Amino acid sequence: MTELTIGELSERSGIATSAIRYYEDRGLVRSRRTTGNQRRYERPVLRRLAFIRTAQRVGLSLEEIEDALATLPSNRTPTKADWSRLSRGWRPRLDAQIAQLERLRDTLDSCIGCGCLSLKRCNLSNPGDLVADRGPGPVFLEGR
Amino acid sequence: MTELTIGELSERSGIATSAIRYYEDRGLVRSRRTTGNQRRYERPVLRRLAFIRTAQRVGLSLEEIEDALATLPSNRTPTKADWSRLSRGWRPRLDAQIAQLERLRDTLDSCIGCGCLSLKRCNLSNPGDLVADRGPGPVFLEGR
DNA sequence: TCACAAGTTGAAGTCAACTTTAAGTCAAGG
DNA sequence: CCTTGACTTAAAGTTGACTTCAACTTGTGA
Repeated sequence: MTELTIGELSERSGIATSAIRYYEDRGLVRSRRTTGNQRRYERPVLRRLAFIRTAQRVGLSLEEIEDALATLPSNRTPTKADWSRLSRGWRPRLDAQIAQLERLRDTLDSCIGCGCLSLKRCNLSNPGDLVADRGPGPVFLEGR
Repeated sequence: MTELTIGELSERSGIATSAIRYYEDRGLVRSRRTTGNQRRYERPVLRRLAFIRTAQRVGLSLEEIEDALATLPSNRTPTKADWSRLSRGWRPRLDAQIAQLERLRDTLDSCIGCGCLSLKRCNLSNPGDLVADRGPGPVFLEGR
């Protein structure tokens, strides 16, 4: 019972077997194979999956997660300090996301009154819609 | 100059012509055609596009935006009050998003110390990882 | 031993929201 | 009139993170 089949790992992590295989194809997790070519996972893989899932919730792509995991020591099982180091970097990212949403909310608050939906019109009472001087991309209510 | 070509509309809204055509295919905006089969847009379409872009930033899908736009009066150009009514509903949604991120951040804060990445282990000092009793889906650090 | 759940593979499908491409047609300034 | 940039279409491609499929092989409880 020290090793887990992909089904057991799936049940314990809440991640579909197809997703686990996909992660393995991408090199995010590893397994050994039985003589019959089935995957067997060591228990630390559970924590690795937890890391992946949580990182995704923070908004990281699998590619970024891959990079982060690559900085873990390869000669030993990662310690709590290792995981802690990695997840510490998420804090500013979360803060930034929150700040951006708050900006949007506040701008919206001041815009809803007039229903104009346009920062420039709102703030400058700009007659005639003179927008889009600055490059491509969304123009209205932009964060920066 | 009272009507806009798709290129002018694109420049003024900051939305690519291909995206505008796509919106039109989906029924989000409308145009009349010249004798030569080119699109011509009335100016209120600009506000409609602003609405779409902003709604997207709030996290609505085009389908939801479609539904919202469908509640606008069809017999007249929407007023500021109309737009105001629609965007008012975004506030709770934004608040919920912000709250969720804040929960994640705070949970993370208390978890980073131990590097365990698992709510259940953290809070209950649960020996052996007894997780995933509850259905499918992500289990770690889940908001609710 | 043998049925059958659980595992294996590569390839193709899915979803959303577009973008790109190809092969044209239209409009406007010189 | 003619060039050239802007426009037209349908269809296919893109991205990320998977899921589904088909056809097959393993592992296990009765």
